[in-house]
Amino acid sequence: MTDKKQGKIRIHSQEKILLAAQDEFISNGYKGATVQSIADLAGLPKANVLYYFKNKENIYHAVLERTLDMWDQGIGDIVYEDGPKVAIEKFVSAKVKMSFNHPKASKIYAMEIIQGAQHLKEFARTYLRQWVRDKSKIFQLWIDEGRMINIEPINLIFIIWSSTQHYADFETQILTIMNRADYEEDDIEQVTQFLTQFILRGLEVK
Amino acid sequence: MTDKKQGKIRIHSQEKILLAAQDEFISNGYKGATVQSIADLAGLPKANVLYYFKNKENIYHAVLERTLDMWDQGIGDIVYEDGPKVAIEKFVSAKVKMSFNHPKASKIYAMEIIQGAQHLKEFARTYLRQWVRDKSKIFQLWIDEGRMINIEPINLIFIIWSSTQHYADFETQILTIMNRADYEEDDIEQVTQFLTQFILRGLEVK
DNA sequence: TTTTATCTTGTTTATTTGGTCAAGAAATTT
DNA sequence: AAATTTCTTGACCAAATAAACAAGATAAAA
Repeated sequence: MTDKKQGKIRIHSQEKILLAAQDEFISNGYKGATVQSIADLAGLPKANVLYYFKNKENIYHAVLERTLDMWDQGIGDIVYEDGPKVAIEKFVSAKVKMSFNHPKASKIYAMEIIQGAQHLKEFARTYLRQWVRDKSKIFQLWIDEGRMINIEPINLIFIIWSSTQHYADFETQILTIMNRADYEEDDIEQVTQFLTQFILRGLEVK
Repeated sequence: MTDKKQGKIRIHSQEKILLAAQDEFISNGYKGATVQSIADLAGLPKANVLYYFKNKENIYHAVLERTLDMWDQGIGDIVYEDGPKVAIEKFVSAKVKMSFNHPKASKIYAMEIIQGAQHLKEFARTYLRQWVRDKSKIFQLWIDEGRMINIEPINLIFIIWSSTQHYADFETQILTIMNRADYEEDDIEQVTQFLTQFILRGLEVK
């Protein structure tokens, strides 16, 4: 945005708008979302929403930016010193927490990718690609040291991403199948346990 | 649709429309999709598209129906007689093939779920829930017989769904990260190998 | 050939939508 | 308190859109 001074009201309104926009973009996609609908969800007149963000694309960019920030923080890190067991425990645990606590961020991200990543090709091409490279190297080291079985590190990364994010993106389906209305506190722990155990078993050197 | 006689032209046009619609719905979501755009992609006048399908929702329903049919066929089946090893080999293999050969179907489905499954709540509530129940029972039998480790069958189902579908839904991201333009024939085999091996290791009774 | 059913398409209509504008209210600064 | 900036909002507009319509072309059936 800009260097305008940011009063309390401004921040509060912007916050309301971004939260509303997130819901609207998830429900209807970028093109299907309407500024009017975002305004209604935020409880503000449309003209006021456009005062803060000027146009629909700006709103979307702001929502995406937040999403990527979240990806970035919540990700936990994979460091060589931890060794494969602890590193994967930490990583899976962080990703599962993310999925259960911020499913909307995950959904926005997933929709972007499915629709062709028009708005964040750059993020994938630079940041993400480098991240995968770095972590693959660490996994490869552990493999060379005989501390985990010999697999393509990238396959491991994908299976962790997919299996953890699934609980956010497919929330609706999972809850329907399990005939439940919402996730519960316990679920985070249960899923984390299962996934870490399962993945670690798959990596064990016999 | 109806009991009108279906000539060659009719079927051919319908086919073109549905393929175009699939692309349009993936790119822009249900609400963002326009009949005009579908018509353009199909190379037909808009009025002609509406002659065949009457309105946008009908087009979408037809696309979804095809998607579910595909889910249904391509799924391979899990039968008790196969035992865990063969059953999971078959199932994972079928799902991976699906993901690589029909990524668009997977994407449409994923978007529907992410957006709240408005149009296929019924499918999930009935068909899918029953499917999960049936297969869970089979897994539980194998567990009781000591042929695989003791886990919640539903967790296993979710990890297989997510890890296989990932290659379809996140195609764009995966290709970008790997700096490639398209998947190749080999990839299907490679991914199938990895996932079956990995999952079977995770299930092994030591 | 005649008749009927199917298909094609340009035109029109009513509604929705993104975005602007102007006029004023509220807060902040001088 | 005066001046200035920030915020709020109803009214407005041009473009896009879903859908209906009408009139004709083509193919199929009689």
